[in-house]
Amino acid sequence: MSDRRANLHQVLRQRICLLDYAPGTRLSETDLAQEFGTSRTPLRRALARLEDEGLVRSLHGVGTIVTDIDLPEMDATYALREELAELAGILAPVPVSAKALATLDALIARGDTLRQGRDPRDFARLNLDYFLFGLSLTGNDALRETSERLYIRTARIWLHRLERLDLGEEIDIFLQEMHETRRALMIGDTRAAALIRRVHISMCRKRLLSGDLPG
Amino acid sequence: MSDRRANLHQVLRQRICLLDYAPGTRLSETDLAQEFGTSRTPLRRALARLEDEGLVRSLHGVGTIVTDIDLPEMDATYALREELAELAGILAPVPVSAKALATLDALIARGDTLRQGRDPRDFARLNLDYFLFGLSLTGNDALRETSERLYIRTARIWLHRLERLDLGEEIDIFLQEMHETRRALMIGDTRAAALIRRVHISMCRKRLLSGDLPG
DNA sequence: TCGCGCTGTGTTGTGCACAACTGTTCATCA
DNA sequence: TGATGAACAGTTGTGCACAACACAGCGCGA
Repeated sequence: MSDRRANLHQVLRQRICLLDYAPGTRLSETDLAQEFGTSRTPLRRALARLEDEGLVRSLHGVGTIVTDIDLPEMDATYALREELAELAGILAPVPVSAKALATLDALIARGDTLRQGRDPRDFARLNLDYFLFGLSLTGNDALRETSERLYIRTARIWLHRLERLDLGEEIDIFLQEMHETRRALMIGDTRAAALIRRVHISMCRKRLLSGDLPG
Repeated sequence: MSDRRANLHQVLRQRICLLDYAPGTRLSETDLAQEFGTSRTPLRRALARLEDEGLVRSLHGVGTIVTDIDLPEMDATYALREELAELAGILAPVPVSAKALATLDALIARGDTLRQGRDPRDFARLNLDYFLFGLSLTGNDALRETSERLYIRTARIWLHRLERLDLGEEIDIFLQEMHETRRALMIGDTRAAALIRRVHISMCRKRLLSGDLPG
């Protein structure tokens, strides 16, 4: 795929995941094409991919609409993400490298500065980068691709529900998890790092969704 | 998505998975459009989706080419599929219904007739339908979608490698697994059914890939 | 006043022509 | 003879015009 096209898709996806386009928003192909200085054709290619990812839905004669956040579906996705997180430490775990540790240190540093600014969007970006770092611990491509796909589907609700929680507290919990992960990786225990990640996702799921699920 | 468009995608995907289009085959947008009585535009939409699924790759000025089967990647995908198969019995298992048992019986019947005809393509279709039946045992949508996506990626190599094995023996093994699954479902043990499925995938992986993986 | 259909506006879907690009073939020249 | 490059055929990518469709608003009639 061309770089420009992949970029189009990524930019739109980020806007949806960062809630710049809230669920229910109608995206205009014409307007977006104009904004990106292109025609509708390549833009439609990007929207098509977003539709396959479940982030938008195109209806003939109506519009392209950002999908709603469906709580039961989000819960199911989180349940699966939990399991996949643990698998990252089991399927083809990659030996811990000095470079990986340096990357993690950089992420921790970003987390420290985050405690000052307390910007939810920055938090969301850091969360994504930390997630991608976690995926780098497995050599199983299929697992990486699958996990990322599922993450994209839950990123929105994470940010949306974050506003109901204590942002400072959430950042602290996040920092502690990164430190704990660092300790595990320092002694080369990739499996433990993956389990820490699973614990994190599980508690996130509880904090975000508890009390709002029907049944 | 329109039915016609979804259909286009499904037909092409099936052709690739059944090896009507072998890896390396160059697909002509113009020819395909003509065959389906449409223009290139909707056809390109279908090809785009196939590209996102990893079944084809479009190169500007060159063509749209059916991707090669990459053995290490297939192995990694199988490893993940194993785990997901077991998860189907753990995450939101669905109570066994009489209708589900009837469906399974119909599949077993198809397997019996397969022993006579011994057509690999029919075997492949039965394999897919049995796989989809297995997914119906979980209520977790994300798991279903993910598993199906991964299955699609391994369907080709399964059929390709099947020709090296004893087809009659493979059909017998397959029939035995379905019978075993039936016994598990008769006593309402969805979890056991999922484990049987995992065993099946694991042994399939070994039989198909053993001895050909580098390293 | 209510119901019905028409019409206007805006949206996505399709078809077509052309641009951009690649690989090949063949002629030309050192 | 080998190398080089220019022309060519064939492919995917892009832009644009129009078709197909949904919905809201309005007018008309019972």
